[in-house]
Amino acid sequence: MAKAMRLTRAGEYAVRCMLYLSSLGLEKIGNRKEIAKAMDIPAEFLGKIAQQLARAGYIEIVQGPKGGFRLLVAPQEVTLLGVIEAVMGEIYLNDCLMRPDSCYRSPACAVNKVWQTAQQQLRQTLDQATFAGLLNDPNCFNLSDENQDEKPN
Amino acid sequence: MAKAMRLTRAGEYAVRCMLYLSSLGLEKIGNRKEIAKAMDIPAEFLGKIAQQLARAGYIEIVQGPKGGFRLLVAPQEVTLLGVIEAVMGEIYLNDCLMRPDSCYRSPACAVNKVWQTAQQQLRQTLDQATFAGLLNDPNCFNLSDENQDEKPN
DNA sequence: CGTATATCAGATAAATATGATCCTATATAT
DNA sequence: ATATATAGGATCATATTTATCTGATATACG
Repeated sequence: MAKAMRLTRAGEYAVRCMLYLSSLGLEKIGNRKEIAKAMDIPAEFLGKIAQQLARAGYIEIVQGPKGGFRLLVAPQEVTLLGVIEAVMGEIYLNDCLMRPDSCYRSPACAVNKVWQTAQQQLRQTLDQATFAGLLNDPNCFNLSDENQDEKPN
Repeated sequence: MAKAMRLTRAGEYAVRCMLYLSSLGLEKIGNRKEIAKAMDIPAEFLGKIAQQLARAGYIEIVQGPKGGFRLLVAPQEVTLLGVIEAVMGEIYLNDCLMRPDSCYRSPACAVNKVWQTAQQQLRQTLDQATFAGLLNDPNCFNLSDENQDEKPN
């Protein structure tokens, strides 16, 4: 019991990756292993996640030597909701919100209405958090803390 | 992709079961198969769910002929949140909220704070919905619609 | 009492979803 | 040309959720 209704690892990793790229700005390319190491993401898995972020238009993927990922959208324009849904698909808190006919009661159901409200609130809250805003908090993205001395590669 | 962050079937069934029992009031016993049929819940699975609702103190389970489940708490006192968490455990929208040390950034992380807000909102919304309130909506619990003529047992 | 009914509680099985990795192909810097 | 670095499809591994099976227990009723 008890791991449902939670952000997936993929979602979490996508956010971390975007945090990193946001800190680099629109110019610099971050390479996969560097990002994986800095943000504690399995490097291979990050590849997959990057593909989804690229499909959603958030980043560009550059192949070859000096390749990696580059941010395409200004951090002010990127929200937690967008990134998470790019990786997980649109958030639906309940089946009956995703497929209203999955329950014959849905359209007029009071429970359904509660979920509608809850879901709308959640998406709104996540949509109000931009990556520019998140980076503003000096405590959020302290790469230096863990990675500087851990292994000075 | 895309079934995460959603209420589990178990959670949904628990809500349905409690809706049914709430409509019966504190006196009447609802038997398992009757509830399962009326509310579209796999009868065996409902057994398991009832056990969890019983452990949480919401219902009493009566064995033997004429056995079944009886509501122990007035519908005004029962909330969606309570029922759902009785079955799924406390809701945590992100790993870092459940185990803050799962991410070294957690305590001071701006992302973490957004999730905190989101989670608190969600739980509050679900906590404000009592079963008495849900039953007040005449459209929510129309047993009659589907089950009256389907099989007049 | 004894019997049939109805759920218990633990265990197990089946289905699904998520997380991670492997391998060949492709693109690009030098 | 060659070495580097990611793409993309396939596959493997794990975790979680859903469902079911089984022997035990409780109770209504004749």
